[in-house]
Parts: sequence; C-alpha cells; structure tokens
Amino acid sequence: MSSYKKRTIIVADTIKQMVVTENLKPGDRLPAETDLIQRFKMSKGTIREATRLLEAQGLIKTRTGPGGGCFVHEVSELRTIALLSNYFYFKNLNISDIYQIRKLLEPEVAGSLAGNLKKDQLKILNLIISEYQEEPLNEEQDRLHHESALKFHGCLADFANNSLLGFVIKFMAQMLTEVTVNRKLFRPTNYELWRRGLDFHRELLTALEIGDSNKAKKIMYEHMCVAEKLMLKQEAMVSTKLKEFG
Amino acid sequence: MSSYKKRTIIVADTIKQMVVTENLKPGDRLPAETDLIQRFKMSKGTIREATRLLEAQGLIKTRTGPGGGCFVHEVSELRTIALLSNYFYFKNLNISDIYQIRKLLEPEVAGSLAGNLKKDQLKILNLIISEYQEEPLNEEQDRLHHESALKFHGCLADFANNSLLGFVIKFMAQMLTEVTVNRKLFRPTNYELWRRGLDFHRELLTALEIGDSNKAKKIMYEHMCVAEKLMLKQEAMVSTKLKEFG
DNA sequence: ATCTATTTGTACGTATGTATT
DNA sequence: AAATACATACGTACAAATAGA
Repeated sequence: MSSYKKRTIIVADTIKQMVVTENLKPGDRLPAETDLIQRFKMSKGTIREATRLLEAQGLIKTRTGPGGGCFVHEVSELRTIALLSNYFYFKNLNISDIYQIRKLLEPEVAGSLAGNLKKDQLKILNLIISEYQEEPLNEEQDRLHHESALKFHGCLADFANNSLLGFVIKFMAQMLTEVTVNRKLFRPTNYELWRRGLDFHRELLTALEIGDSNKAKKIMYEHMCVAEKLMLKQEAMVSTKLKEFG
Repeated sequence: MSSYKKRTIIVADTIKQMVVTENLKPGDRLPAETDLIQRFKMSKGTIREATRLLEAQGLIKTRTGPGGGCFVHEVSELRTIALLSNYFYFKNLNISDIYQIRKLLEPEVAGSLAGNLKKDQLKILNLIISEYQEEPLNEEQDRLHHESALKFHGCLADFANNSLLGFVIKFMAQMLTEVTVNRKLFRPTNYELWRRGLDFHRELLTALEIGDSNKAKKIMYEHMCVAEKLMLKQEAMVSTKLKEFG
C-alpha cells in the first residue's frame, strides 16, 4: 500500500520520459549502460533489467560493441499484433464478431481507394491475386490461398492513408486466421469460399481501377457478407462433425 | 547464423507452449520456480528472467508465499491498450484518422444496444453523464469532463456483446485523449464541445431507453461529426496561436 | 585479415526484502 | 510468530558482437 517503486521501474520510466521530453526519434541514442549505472548509482544488473523491460516492449534496441548502446526504436507492427493476439487468446472470439467490424471498415477503405491507386500499387494487387487464382487441390493449398487472400486485404489497408484504419483491418485479418486455424475450419476444403472470394477481388480491382468509389464499396460489402455466411456454414459443419465423431 | 536460443527464451517458450498444449486457463497453476530450476537445470536467476519476460507480456502472474507460484493470467485490457499506444507513438495520428473510424463503429454499437440495455446499465450511464453535466469552470474541469465523456463511450462499448468491437472503440477513445493531450488541445476551454456533447449523450440515452435503434445510430453519427468538426476547429486555432506566439 | 578495445549480454551466487499462510 | 516461496538487488565472471587499428 505504499507509493514505493521498484528501482528497475524508476529507471525504465525515466528513460521513457527522456524520449518524450527531449522529443527523441527512432534511431536516436540513449545514455550508455555505464552512464546509467553512474547516474542512478545502481548495479549493472538493475540497469539491464530496466533496458530489458523497454526492449521487451519494443521501445528501444541495444547494440553491442564500440559505438553501441541503447537506441530509441519504433515498435513494429508485427510485434504489436502479436501482443494484441495474446489479449484475445482467452476471449473466444467468433466469426460474427470479426465480420461485424470488417463489414464496416473494409468497404470504407475500398471506397476511399477507388481512383487513387497508382499503377504500381494496382500491379502489386494483381500479383497477389495471381497467388490464388488456381483452384486449390488440397487442404494445404487451400490454406495458403486463404492466407494470400487475406494479404490482399492487408495490402489494401496499407495503401489507405489512415494508418490507424489500416492497422485495425490488418488485425482483423490476423484474428480471422487465428480463429480458423484454432477451430480447424480448413477441412473440408472450402471451394465456394475460394471461388467467390476470387471473383469479388477481381471485380473490386476493376472498380478501384476505374475509380468507381460506390461500386468498390458495394462489392466489398457484399464480399464480406458472403464470406461471413460461408465461414459460418463451415463452422457449423465442423462442429456437427465434432459432435458425431469427436 | 545459428538456431541458438537464449536459455531464458527457451524456458519462456516452453512455458507458453505448455499453456496452449495443456489448454490451461487463467488461474491455472504452472510449475513452481524450484521445479523449473530442477527441470531445466538452470539457475534461479535464469528462470526468473523467463517468468519475468512472460509477466511483462501479462501472460502469467506470480504470487509469493506458501501455495504461491506462477499462474496463467489473462492479459488486461489496460495493459494491452498501453502497448498499442506505444506502437502509435511515432505514427502522428490526426483527429480525422480517429474520427473516420469512430464515425463507422460508434453508431453501430449505439444501434445494437437500443432496447437491449438493462435498468442497472442505464443507471450507470446516467451516473456517468452526471459527472459532466455542470458547466466546466476552468481548464482542469474541462479536461475531467472530457475524460468522463469518453468514459461514457467506453461504457457503451463494454455493454456491446462484441468484445472485439468494444475494445477497438475504447482504444479509439484512448488515442483521442492522447492526441488532445499531446497537442494541448484543451486551451482555451472548448465550451461548445462540452455543451453539444452533453446534449447528444442525453438524447442518445433516451433513444437507447425507448429502443429506437435507427434514432440511436443517427444521433451517435451526428455526435461524431459535430465532435470532429469542433476538435478540428480547436486544432486549427491552437496551431495558429503557436505560429503567432510560439 | 587479425587483433584489440569497447560495449552490451548471459549466467551464477548470494544477501536481504516482502507477502502469504 | 514462523515457515514458505517469490522479489529485488548487487557483484562478479565470462561470452558475444563490433568498430577500428
């Protein structure tokens, strides 16, 4: 019940504050380990605990050797999504939860991108589509197709000007992957999901190219509705199977 | 270039895997420190580094004393939002980015809650509104009002059945707070933002109570639009001031 | 290209503190 | 009050990485 703070926390907080008050940017140098030892009058171990804590959060990076030390670091998207996944691990998300959000956000992005994509961006999207244009012949291929299709959505999100919106969309895709993998929703192969998804993506790309914002929005919305329906069907089928044979 | 892994990481990963493969739930016990020391044949310090790593991620909790030890722990929402904030620290979000998402998600939640709130839930919402029903007399009060108003939105999000949607909305509110605080958007006091926000919240509560889903949705959407406009105005004013006097 | 100095990283052992039964 | 089990912190020794001579 005291306001006592552990020494490692004091050091970590001080370094964090330093970044804010001195307006440090990624790549900027922080005091060396030996400096901190002297400044705080603490042992090497204690100081290292502090930097390790910040490193675990992805806020700093340390390098060994001459000219090495602690540097401000931008937290990576991958690590952030991983940490978010931990939070939702026990939350038992279901398909509909995810699609409720996707149905709202994905059409918005599609609409905002219509007519605003550069040639090389369209090229990239086409390239991604080509990764899943062939009919999947087995479960493994189906899974890979599914992953690539989600990459298509992630790519659209990256092209959006709103990094916050882009992040949320990519996170939704990640959660969807985790849910499908956890519940083994890839057996049997979902031919219809692949086939209709591919069609939607192609249509969407055309609408984006000609700059028809409303059409792009509409296609994406329908795409989300159909995908949700098919995944729910798959889910129902899998759970029936589990009841029968599990 | 080797697949060498630090001993602490090996221990941490092994424990993580244990949670997944044994399908452990929050509160379940993990091996005690002394057990792990024997099992891995490592020093106490090394083992502690591993558990500390997992604790930093919020995945486990350790308790001292007899019967103490490591326990599986559900990552807290607060901590998760804090980690997410780190990610966006260098991303330079702006008001419009945040409101683009709020305008899509908040009305959806409002609509879904109409007619579905229990009496005690309505009571809680009323109580929160009472926290900012008096006119703010100074900057500090204005800031507190603003915080309480965001709590109102967070509470609605909690009442939604979709925990994912609720989380995203609460995160948006948090980002909004950080942006306003960082850019010192609280001076001068934004009387209009408070006044109109209060009115919208009251109207919304009525719509939720009588179960008019469409009206609730519409009110919330308008609320978002007005709030965005007022905050952008405030932002423009602040930046003008900075140019003149900064 | 090798050696050297520098700077962080890992691990151990130990002493003492704190929380819980 | 005592026993238990984790928490914090220190100091030390050696390992690994790296820049520069």
